[in-house]
Amino acid sequence: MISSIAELISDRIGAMPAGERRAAQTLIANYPLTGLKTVAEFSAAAGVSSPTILRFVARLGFQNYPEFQSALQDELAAQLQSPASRTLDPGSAGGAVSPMLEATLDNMRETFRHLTDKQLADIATRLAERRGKTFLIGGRFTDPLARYMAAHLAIIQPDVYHLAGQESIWRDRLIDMGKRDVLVIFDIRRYQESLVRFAEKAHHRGVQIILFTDQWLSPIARFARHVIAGRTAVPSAWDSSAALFVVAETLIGAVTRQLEAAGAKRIRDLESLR
Amino acid sequence: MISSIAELISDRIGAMPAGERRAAQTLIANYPLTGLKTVAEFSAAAGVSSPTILRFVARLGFQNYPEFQSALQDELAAQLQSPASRTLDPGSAGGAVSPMLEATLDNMRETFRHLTDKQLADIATRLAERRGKTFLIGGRFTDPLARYMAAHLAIIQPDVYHLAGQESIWRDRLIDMGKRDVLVIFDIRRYQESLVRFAEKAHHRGVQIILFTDQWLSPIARFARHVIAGRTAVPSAWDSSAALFVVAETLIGAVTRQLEAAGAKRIRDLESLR
DNA sequence: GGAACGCTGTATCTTATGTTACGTATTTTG
DNA sequence: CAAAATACGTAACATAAGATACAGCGTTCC
Repeated sequence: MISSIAELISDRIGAMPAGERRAAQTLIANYPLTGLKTVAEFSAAAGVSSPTILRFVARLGFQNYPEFQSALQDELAAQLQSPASRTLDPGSAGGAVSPMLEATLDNMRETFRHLTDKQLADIATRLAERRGKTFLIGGRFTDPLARYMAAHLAIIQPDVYHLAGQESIWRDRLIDMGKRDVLVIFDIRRYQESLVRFAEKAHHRGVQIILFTDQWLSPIARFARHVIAGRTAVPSAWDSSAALFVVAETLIGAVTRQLEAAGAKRIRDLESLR
Repeated sequence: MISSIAELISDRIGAMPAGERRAAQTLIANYPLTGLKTVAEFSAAAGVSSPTILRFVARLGFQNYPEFQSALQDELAAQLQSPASRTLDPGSAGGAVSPMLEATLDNMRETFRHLTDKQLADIATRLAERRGKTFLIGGRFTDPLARYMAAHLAIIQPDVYHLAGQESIWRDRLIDMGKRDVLVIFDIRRYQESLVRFAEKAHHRGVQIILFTDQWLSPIARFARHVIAGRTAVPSAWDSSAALFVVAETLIGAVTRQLEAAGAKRIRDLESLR
């Protein structure tokens, strides 16, 4: 079974004429980067002419060069998104637990790899400055995340509201929202139409939207000021929201720290209670 | 110091107009793949027009699109050659993100190290056999976890109830509970007195209790048939429920798999809907 | 040693990609 | 609230990319 293009090449490299073989070797040497460049660059790197490169990719079974490049990109995407599980605890390799845990850990690393301190700090600042109100809402499975975040934020600052219940209920809350307010939305795949509509309306009212979504980006990203894209793929019938959960916790921590640093009276009062 | 294009973007994303910010977010979401595609594909993915993409790369300081792509490719080449640096950029260890993430990942490894496959399988079986009803409840901060689990379990099997609202409300539900039923409780430090009382009463009625708690064990452990102890310590003002969250997801997956294996009609019906 | 075959490169063509100009919409500022 | 500035998209443009035709060369097989 041939899964990668690299395998495909080494499978057929024996049956290639000299020029194409040079192309193949050049590509393998720093795979897959050379293949992502233009035909001209590829040919220059291999020291052959452009048509030879084209004949080479044709021999691999691709209709044209762009198709070949797309295949390479897809492969690269798969590689980048599921980093080789090298953290695997050798002792617990057998059971049904490990794959799930491994995937979840990978998801978190990947999620945070795409997330800079600055991004998080910006969002935290926006949440901490509280010029207006903060609203949180989530989809069918992610609403608990919204609740979790709301439960914490509501303690350290006033005017934090979780939007619950039926659509009509939170739609009516739109009337309270303005450009000084922040709306935190959780929406992962099988994006909810009702949430998208809600986000759009809020956006039109000038509300700043912070979106927690998956890597395929909810349509709400269109309206969002900040987008956090978490990885959700795990070996299960369900998607995993764990990565988003951790981001949420991180943000809660960051907001708390900022408010502490700002010397908010509420925080001092809170500490005396703890 | 700015070394990668991703950093460059998150550094300037704040000073970008909406359209370009969407482009930036789309690129970051699955970095750097979108940037390697054509302008047309990039713009389609971001939901903006081609010129916006070009303005975006111009704002990053590139003369033209090909130059931008070359930079991405160079970066990718460097990354691919030293796979070690892909896990987590050691350079960014100074920020506020890493310690939090590191601690969370450690928590999960620790939590699962003390959790055997058999334990999880037993609990999953208990949840899947559904001789009776399943109730879920949580504390102030952990109630969202109960909701999250309930949202999933309620789909794959009937008679799943999340106990919400005021204490008096769920106390009255005790009357519905018997020895065939299961009660899943989430309770971490600053254990809630009301939850303990509730657990005790349920226990006396013969209800089997599955407890999610922290490593110091809620007093409810006294009455619990199964106890899952997750690590909660992170460098933050708050405890982290992330490890428990992942255990919950793992359990959800395990229960789903067991029901599938048992050929439950509900699951087949569900699959036809997906 | 000659002829046939196949591989390779040059030059040309076509396509679609990146680029730019301009009008409209939106936001910001006084 | 008005006016200026900025941002955005449509459409036309130029260019560079991939594809193709053809001729030269080397190789191989009678």
